[in-house]
Amino acid sequence: MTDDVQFSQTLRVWMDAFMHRSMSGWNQFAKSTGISMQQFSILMQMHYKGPCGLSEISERFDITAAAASQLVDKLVNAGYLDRAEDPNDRRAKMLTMSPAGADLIKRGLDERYRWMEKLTATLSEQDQEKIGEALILLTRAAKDMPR
Amino acid sequence: MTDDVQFSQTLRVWMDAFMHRSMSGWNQFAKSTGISMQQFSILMQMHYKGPCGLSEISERFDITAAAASQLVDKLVNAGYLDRAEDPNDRRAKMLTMSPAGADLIKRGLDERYRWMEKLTATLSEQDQEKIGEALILLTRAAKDMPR
DNA sequence: ATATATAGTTAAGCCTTCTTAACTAAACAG
DNA sequence: CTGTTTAGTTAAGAAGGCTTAACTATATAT
Repeated sequence: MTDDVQFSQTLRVWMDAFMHRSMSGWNQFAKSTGISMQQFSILMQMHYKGPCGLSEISERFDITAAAASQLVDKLVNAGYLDRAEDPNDRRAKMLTMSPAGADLIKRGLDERYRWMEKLTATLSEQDQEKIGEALILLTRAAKDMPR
Repeated sequence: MTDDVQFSQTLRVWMDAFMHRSMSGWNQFAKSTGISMQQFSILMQMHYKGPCGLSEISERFDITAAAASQLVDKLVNAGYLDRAEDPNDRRAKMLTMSPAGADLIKRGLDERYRWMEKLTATLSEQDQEKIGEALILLTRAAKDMPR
């Protein structure tokens, strides 16, 4: 039992450290692109989940359809999203990331990954192996988790 | 070299998975409290770095002193921060978290930690030990990193 | 003592986000 | 065919966050 607690504690410390660092870089990047954080979140979400309709946006971010429509509108106008009619349902729109949008996200992710690579460089071969194995376990466990 | 790349890749996958999950819970919590994300960030930052003056806020978030003053004002009015005169420099203010603010942050962190504990429960004793060691290495490396 | 720099506040104005409400158009159910 | 539900848009208005500019008060340098 006490082992469980200790492990949780380790998870927390690590999570705090990483989240904190990652987040600030995140905000900075979003700011540097001129895009708002909300708009950036929509692009990120599209990056991970692929094309979707407007209704998905409003559901996932828990905002009204009107709000989603307006946000998407800005992203379309900025050239980061493409908005087309869904051929299966002509009421619906099919939102997809434009090349410019994909590029923006890629740059954001690269920036986020950069410090991880620096971190990697400070670790010995053995530590990398050890940590690599552990992270694979951890990632798998997280993905399998109900929610 | 190829080992380096593979390790980086593992780091990325894991980072994506965790950030994604953690972030959505984060936004949800901030929303549920009625407080804005920016205001919440200030509280979080105070939680980690302790009391500070207004100027620190404006530096850390890269906003003008005016903006910082207005944000802090809202937090003070909401009862989450205390604003007192700095006895050493009567121009300056000393911002500290109020009990209500500390409680808010605590609840936010607890929420974030909850799924980590669930995740812990799905791991075997051996895996926990393995991952625990790895995370300690990783956290140390991250803390030692120049920036 | 005087001038300048620093810490913070306040007000006006702009932009973003969000909501409600009224609307169009397509899909679907009887 | 008709009525209803679903997908999305548009407009008006509230609220938040940010900036610049003008201001007060304290500290510091000469």
